[in-house]
Formats: sequence, structure tokens, C-alpha cells
Amino acid sequence: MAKEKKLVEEITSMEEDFAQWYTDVVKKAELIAYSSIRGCMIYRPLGYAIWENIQKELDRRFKETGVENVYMPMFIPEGLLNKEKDHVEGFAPEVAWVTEGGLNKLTERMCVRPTSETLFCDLYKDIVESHRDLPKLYNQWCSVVRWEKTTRPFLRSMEFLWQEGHTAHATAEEAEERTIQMLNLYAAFCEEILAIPMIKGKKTDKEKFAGAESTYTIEALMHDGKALQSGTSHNFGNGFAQAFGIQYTSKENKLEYVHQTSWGMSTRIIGAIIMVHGDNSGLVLPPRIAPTQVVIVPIRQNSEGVLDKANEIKEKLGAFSVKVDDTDKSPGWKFAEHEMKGVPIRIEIGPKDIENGTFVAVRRDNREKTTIRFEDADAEIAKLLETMQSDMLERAKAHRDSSTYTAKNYDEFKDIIANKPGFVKAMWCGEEACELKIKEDTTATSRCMPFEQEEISDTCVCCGKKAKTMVYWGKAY
RNA sequence: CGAGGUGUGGCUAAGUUUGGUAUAGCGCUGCGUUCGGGACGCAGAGGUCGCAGGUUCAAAUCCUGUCACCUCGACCA
Repeated sequence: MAKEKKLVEEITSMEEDFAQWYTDVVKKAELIAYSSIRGCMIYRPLGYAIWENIQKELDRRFKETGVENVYMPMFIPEGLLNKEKDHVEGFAPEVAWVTEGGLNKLTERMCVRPTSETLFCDLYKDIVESHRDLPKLYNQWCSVVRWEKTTRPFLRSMEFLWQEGHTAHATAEEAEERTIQMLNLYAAFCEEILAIPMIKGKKTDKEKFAGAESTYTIEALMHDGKALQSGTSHNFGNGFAQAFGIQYTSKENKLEYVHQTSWGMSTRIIGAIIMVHGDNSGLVLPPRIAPTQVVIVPIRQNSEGVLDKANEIKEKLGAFSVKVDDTDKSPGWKFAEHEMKGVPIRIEIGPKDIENGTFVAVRRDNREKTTIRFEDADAEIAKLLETMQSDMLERAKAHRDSSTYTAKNYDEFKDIIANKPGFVKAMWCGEEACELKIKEDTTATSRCMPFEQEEISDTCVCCGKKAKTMVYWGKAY
């Protein structure tokens, strides 16, 4: 085969137009539908099932670290939102306001939560009294609203689903520890379950969260070489505590402010799954997150015994999420359809196989075919799913590594940003002026100051003054 | 919010320049034949042309306004 035959029509190839490819996949794989509300999307069964799996796994991991779930109101009175100055200023441009209730104008308008720091603080000030009440490790699963000007499915919508964890601690050390712990949890989740390698690091002051003392982030590289901030963990210090008056009495009988953190991951991560693993036939789902892990396509399904055998195989594979596609579409149609939807493994079973006591399994990621004997079904499919999962992570890592460059001086830097999509590692002096200039000149932003530092040179890539930190730079979603 | 683009059955579009019966392919429904990479035949259903005004004997087509969506920037998970 000189050129890979395009097996799925209707999807713009990613080499031709990556943005259009993304939109096509999202729609053709039936992850979402556009709604009649501007900038808000409808999660269709497949899209929502992926989110449910993400929730299930993350929630389990949160709870292992002692986190408890709560639910907060979706409205925040203006006065409450205004309590922490940096926080309001950061969010003011994108909040939606409720000004009327029933037939009457409200005396105080309320916003639809863009995030719930203020609500959690308002609660903590009431329920925290003693060091014995700490730490508070709360999380909520909810949707938030931000009045976005332009929107894209999963990557930016006016309402999106997420989880926001909010914790209160007695000491600064403990808060910092929790901040890092959650960042590590996110990174591990992404690598182990979503097969997406992450760069862990700290945001520069310019890029940090409104009201935070420090913001940590995990950054992923998409197939087109753009970066996606995939999860964040913030250390608030005691800034919010001071603004809201969250104090506790210490063992020494002294009144102290609590130290707080917050951390979140949103449905945006589904965009990362699409853009890291997808190909020109559509979605490719990592086996550990796929709502359907195996689809069985019967060949000549009206022939004696074929459907029975298909269901028998499904029974044997009870440990996995398996579907038999017995609709009356042609096999070829089903192949294309399930590839578009990213089902990790397809099993083909027809009269010939039944005669031989075998079936054929095809991997979604590389279309490799394996002939498997009935009696080995369980073990062989388990092996295939596992191999596929780890191959996907390796492939994503290889792509990221081969798209990561280093720049020693500004000419090099500008050349790479202009011509080679990906991350650029370069030294930085710590001045916001250089970040701004780089953005102005190249549209690239600082993604993070990685925990794993390297000494690329001793001068700032932009101004040439003494460098402080190595920074990952890149164009971002 | 700036720049560009697009709105015509479920989807993709033609038709708009030059006003004159609403079109095609795919999809959908029924029946039959098929089935190892998007099968085929026959029969059928489905559209106030984004919305609101205006011009005209006549508007998908011209004019005014408006809304939505897409792409690229600025801002952000």
C-alpha cells in the first residue's frame, strides 16, 4: 500500500486542517451536539459516558486521599464574590448575572458560579473553629458558567462540567503538600488512564489563578503541536482566609488563619483525549477510559449460529465492556462507524471463523489483526487491551518528545516557534516584561516552569540577562 | 471584542450575479436480496430557504435590521 487508504470519509484529514478535523471528529463520533443556547453543548451518550468514566476514576482517587464530596449552590451573591479583590478582578469579565427572580428585581444581583472559592470560604468561616476541625478536604462535581466570547466543543464552552476541590489546612506546609499531591494525582490519572503524558510544573505569576499564591499545572501537547493546560492545582496561602475571616484556634490557643488550596479538572480533558490520540478515521479511545472496550461485528449475521457465537464471546469477555453490533448495517459500515467512535478493539466473527474455532480481533490504534481461539478469548483480549493502552502512552510520549525543542537565544526561539509546532524549552529571567514581549513577538506563552529543571544556558532567552528558571513555552489552546 | 466566512429537508451542497413551479447526493421509512472495509433493487416520507421588516404583480434571490454557527486573533479550564 503506497498510501494509507482513507477508510473513513467525511472527516477532514488533520494534515489538511486540524481545527476542522477536530470539529468533524467531535460531531461524527457523536460526542456532542450543538444546542440552541449559544456556546453551550449537549453531551451525547458517548461524550457523557467518557466523562462518567473520568469521574468514576478521579473520584475514587480523590477519596483515597481523604477527600469528601459536597454540593454547593450554583448562585453567588455579588457581595460574596467581591470579597477577594484579585479573584473578582480575574473573573468579572466572564460572569453571568441573575438580576431578576420571578417578577421582581433582586436587591442584590447574583452570579452563576464561574468557580466556587467564595462559597467554600463562606462555609469554612462558619464550620472551622479549632485545629481539630482541620483539614477540610472537600470536592464538588458540578458545572460552572463563564461568559466566553468564542467557544469550541470541550475546549471552551460557556457552561462546562468539572470538579473543584477546596481544602483548608492549619499550616502553609500542609497546604503546599496538598497542592502538589493533587497535581501528582492528576498527572498519574492522565498517564495511567488516558495515556496522555504530562509536564508538571508551576505557572509564572502572569499565568497564575486569580487570587492564588501559586498555581501548578499539568501541560499536554496536542497532535498539532499546541499545548493544552489539562489540570490545575492552586495554593491560596491564607489570602482568602483573611478576606473571608476563616480562623481557627491552634493548640497554643492562638487565633490563626487557615491555608487553602483548590484544584480542578474539567471536560476540557476530553478535548485532549481527542487531540492526542485521534487519527484521520476519528476518535481513538484509550482502553481504560473507553465506554465500550470491545465491539463484536458479526459477519453474515443471518447465517445459522453466527449471532449465537457473537453473544457467546461477549459472555466470555464479561470482564470487559463489550457490545455486539447486530444492527442490519453492512459489516463495512460497522467497521467505519466504530472506528469513528474510537472503540479500542473490534472482533469480527463469521461462518469461516466458527468452522475454525477462532475469531479475528482488530486494534483501533494500528489496525493490527490477531486471530484468536475461542477458548483463549478472555486472556488474549485482556492482553491486547493492555498492550494498546501502553502503546498509546508510548506513542504520545514519543510525539511530545520529538516535538520538544530547546532554544539558547531569541533568534533560535523565534525560528522554532514560527516553524516547528511544539514545546520550546528556554531559560527565563523571571521578568513579566519578557513574557509579554515573547507573546507579542511570537504568540507563544509560558506554559510552566517544570519541576524537572535543566540548565540550557545561563541567560534569559529574551532579554539576555541572568536566567533564573527553565520554562516550557508554546502556543496554547 | 476585532478580522474573515457561512446559514436552503436529518447531513453535505447547487440555485442568489441577471427575482418567475424548491433541486441533487447521502441519510430516513417499508419490502426483498446481501454481508471479511461505508452493499444493491423497488416503493415512499420529509423543506414557512436562520429570523423580522421592506421593495415588487412575484423574493431563497434585491434592500434594511437582527440572531446563530465556524475559522483566525485578544481573554480564559
